[in-house]
Amino acid sequence: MTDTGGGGRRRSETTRTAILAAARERFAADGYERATIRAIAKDANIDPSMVMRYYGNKEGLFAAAVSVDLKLPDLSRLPRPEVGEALVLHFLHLWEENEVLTALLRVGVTNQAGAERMQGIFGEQLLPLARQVCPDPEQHPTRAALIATQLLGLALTRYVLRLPPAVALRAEEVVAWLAPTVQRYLTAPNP
Amino acid sequence: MTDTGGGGRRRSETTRTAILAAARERFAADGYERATIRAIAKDANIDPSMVMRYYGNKEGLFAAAVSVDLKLPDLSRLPRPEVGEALVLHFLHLWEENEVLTALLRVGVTNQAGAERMQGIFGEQLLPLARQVCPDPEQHPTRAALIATQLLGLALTRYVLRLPPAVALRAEEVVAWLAPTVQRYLTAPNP
DNA sequence: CCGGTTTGCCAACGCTTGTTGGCCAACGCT
DNA sequence: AGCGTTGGCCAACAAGCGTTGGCAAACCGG
Repeated sequence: MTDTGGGGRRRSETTRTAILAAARERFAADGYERATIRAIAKDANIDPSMVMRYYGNKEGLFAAAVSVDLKLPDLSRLPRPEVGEALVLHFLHLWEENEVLTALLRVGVTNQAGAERMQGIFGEQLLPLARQVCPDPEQHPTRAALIATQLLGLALTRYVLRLPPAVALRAEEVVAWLAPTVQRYLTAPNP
Repeated sequence: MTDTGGGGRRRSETTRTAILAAARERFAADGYERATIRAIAKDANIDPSMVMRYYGNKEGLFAAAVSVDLKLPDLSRLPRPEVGEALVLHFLHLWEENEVLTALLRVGVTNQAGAERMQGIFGEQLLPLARQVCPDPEQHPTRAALIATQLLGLALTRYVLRLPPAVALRAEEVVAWLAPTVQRYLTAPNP
């Protein structure tokens, strides 16, 4: 088998990543159905058939293009009352620098596979976070879901639907308003 | 079949509404692109061409199928501290009895026209609500947007993405957790 | 310098989509 | 009864989709 080490890197790696970049952009902008392989290929300046060669089919391309690590911070090192603020701020930055999340949300809404992937990400990555803060293990899924409710709602209105007043909010305002909510979902006693 | 009564109403009214019902269901279940006119017509037991005759094109059908009145209650008659709870409860019922809202959300995420309609509905119908409670007119759009953030986030995770722990929550639990949030977005002083 | 592998494009297939126009049957009025 | 209007279906269209297979060129180890 060819090994990429040594003299010169294979050209294919270049276009492989070009395809992925174009795919992420299109999926984020248009959702699964409207993001056509032809359009993605044109953006990457190659032939549509190359996409198939490298990623098998459209689903494979989506799976390869959208792999998300939320990189959630370690909350146990923070003072208890600041965890809400830290989380909201982290998500805000994450979402603005990474169009993958928008793609995932757009696709998750109309596509079953996308929805399941979203479930996986927010289930598995948000859960340990609740584990760090809330003592009762029984409540972890509930609290993670509540946080997802607020954070995904923010992303939905601000980055996908683009409701004007939600877009107009400055980052500090968002944090000021939402941090107490997330803080409460994470640390408040069961009502 | 059911007689529409009177001196014999034109049969067209029957199929017109049958088409709308089928369209709502399909748009809610599949989103805009995957809800095909052919499938909608089959659900309504008529020919696809009839859909075109009655509604012009697919966009026209969507526009006709999805017209939403949130029927928001008059909050000014309620004791101040109960408005949050009333709102969350109202939305919960609204969403569970009316698949139009799911359709609208699904379509709004991938379709520009859908997004604009969503902007219209939540902008125009949530805004007067803030007007009833919050004194400063300058803050009304912001507060309406914040509420949309939380309520749409709930709908997204619970009814569209169907995140298991969000689905598992009982209505009373949802109200108990989310009411204080909405209450705060509505009535708390600007942070 | 040569033969096999890689990289890429082209052309086409089969299918589904929204959309159109023509034809037929039932109805309602006079 | 006769006639226009309406409700409905059928067949077809053009366009766009994901996907496939074959063929030319570039590359690279020997």
